[in-house]
Amino acid sequence: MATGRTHRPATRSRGIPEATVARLPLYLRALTALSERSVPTVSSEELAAAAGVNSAKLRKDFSYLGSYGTRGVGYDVEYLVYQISRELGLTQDWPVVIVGIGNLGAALANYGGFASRGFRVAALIDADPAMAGKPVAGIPVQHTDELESIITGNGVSIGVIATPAGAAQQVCDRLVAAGVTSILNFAPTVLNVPDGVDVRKVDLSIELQILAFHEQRKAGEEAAAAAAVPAAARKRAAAPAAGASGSGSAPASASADQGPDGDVPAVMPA
Amino acid sequence: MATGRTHRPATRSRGIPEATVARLPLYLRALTALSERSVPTVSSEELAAAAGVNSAKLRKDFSYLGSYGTRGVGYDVEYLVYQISRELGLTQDWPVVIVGIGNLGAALANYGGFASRGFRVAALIDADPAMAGKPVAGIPVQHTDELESIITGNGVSIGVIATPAGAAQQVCDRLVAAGVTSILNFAPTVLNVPDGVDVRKVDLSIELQILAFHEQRKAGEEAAAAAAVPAAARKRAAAPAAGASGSGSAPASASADQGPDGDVPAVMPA
DNA sequence: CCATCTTTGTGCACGCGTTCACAAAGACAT
DNA sequence: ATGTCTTTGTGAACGCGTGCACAAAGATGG
Repeated sequence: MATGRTHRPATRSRGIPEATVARLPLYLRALTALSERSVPTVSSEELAAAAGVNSAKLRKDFSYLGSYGTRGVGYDVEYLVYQISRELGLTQDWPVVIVGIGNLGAALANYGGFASRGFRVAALIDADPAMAGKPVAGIPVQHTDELESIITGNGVSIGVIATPAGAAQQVCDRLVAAGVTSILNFAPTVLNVPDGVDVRKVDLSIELQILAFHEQRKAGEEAAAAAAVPAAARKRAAAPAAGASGSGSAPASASADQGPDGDVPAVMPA
Repeated sequence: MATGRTHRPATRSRGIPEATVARLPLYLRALTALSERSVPTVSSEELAAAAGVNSAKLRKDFSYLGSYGTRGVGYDVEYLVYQISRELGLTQDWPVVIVGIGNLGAALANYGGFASRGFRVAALIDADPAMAGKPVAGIPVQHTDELESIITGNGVSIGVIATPAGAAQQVCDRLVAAGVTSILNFAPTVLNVPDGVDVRKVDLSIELQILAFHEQRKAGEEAAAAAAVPAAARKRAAAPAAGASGSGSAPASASADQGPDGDVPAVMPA
């Protein structure tokens, strides 16, 4: 997974727990696959396996939506697809704008999953005048100057930020001022938004660092296990030097080995 | 925020809560920015504001790492940068492979944040023979046939999957069999992995759906408020039709308005 | 050397989310 | 119609994460 939310989503929406909401898309995807295979019904056990969750959790999640199952049989696939789609608001059209058409922004614009499920790319926006008019994924890029008119003119309420970190907050402010109330942020920055605006962030760098943490821990345990059984069959492990006990010495001079940058995002709008 | 983990990361790593681990990269980013501005020390209050979290939470997080602060003063920036980097395993080099060089894969390869912080793109892999040899971000793409030799030859333990959903599980299996123990998955699929392998997923489609849910709820509340005060100043809201009470009628025929696809990812390896 | 002031580190309570385990509900066979 | 068998829906317990509030620690000034 990627990240977490900022500024909790106001009140406890309609009594549906946030954790449940986050899993609904997962169920929906699994159900859609079943639907395409014309499977009429599915048990909580089967569906849970397909979605990669616990069956009890799945049943409890569904119980928040209502009693849509039939005991002894399971859930009607088509019916459940409809109910979840409706609950998630996928039965209506959601125009979306993408700001920052660099490598990542262009990849997002080409993303097939965007068009499906009710999301429609209403416009692509970039600060680089040279980009203006150039079509990306069949949609002409528009200049940042038009941001406000695009938002209000199309009734856009969801914005995607794929700009460099430095421009993200400014873009965010303009989006919010123009009426956007939900933002998906790909820039490696913490966005400050007023109450009532939801922000979700996707941060590649953070995900990798979390993986690195666990990876290091595994290597450390492996080394510890190897230490216990002297000449064990070791695989790789360059120089974990994990043996160093808890505290140990600590050089006050650090950050000398990592790049000088400051988490530049995957885009290049200017 | 993007997604969540699959198969919890084994044991409770060294006593550091998972939630804390997920925030360490955030702190590190804020600290790095302070370091570049040559700020010597920072209080929990200031740093918490920069990272967008509660100061008490931040102090508790740091307490898991040890007592690195000075009461009445705050935390030494450089020292903390070093400690967190070390804890996250960022003081060593992590070779990474990216599998699936489509739009998204190419964008990831060009991502600056990769190279910094100890992550190094060791290889780009794609199933399309026509891609073989073509340089992307200065690195020649290699064919899937070489996957195993690349993994073992470079001692890669972290893999990034940016293939279409259909190919993800197969690629995942091969990565794991070759020795990869951490996977960052961009394909919209649930990956099944053996114990000991960490998987984190980044799913654009899920994030958007979660935003849509909250967006719809806001529109519903707005409509409810507007209903209470008859002719209120309504902004947009196309046809939320939120009024429909709880249960209400439920058409058994659904999924007629959304695209026929099944969440195609942003790549095109073949 | 003592007093004051700032800021950390943490004990404690609360709430959310997860999981177990089981009773109730309904399908299906006889 | 009755019994059996499957599967849902949920009550209850547990554990993790969060935030409050404060005591302890140390800097700073007199």
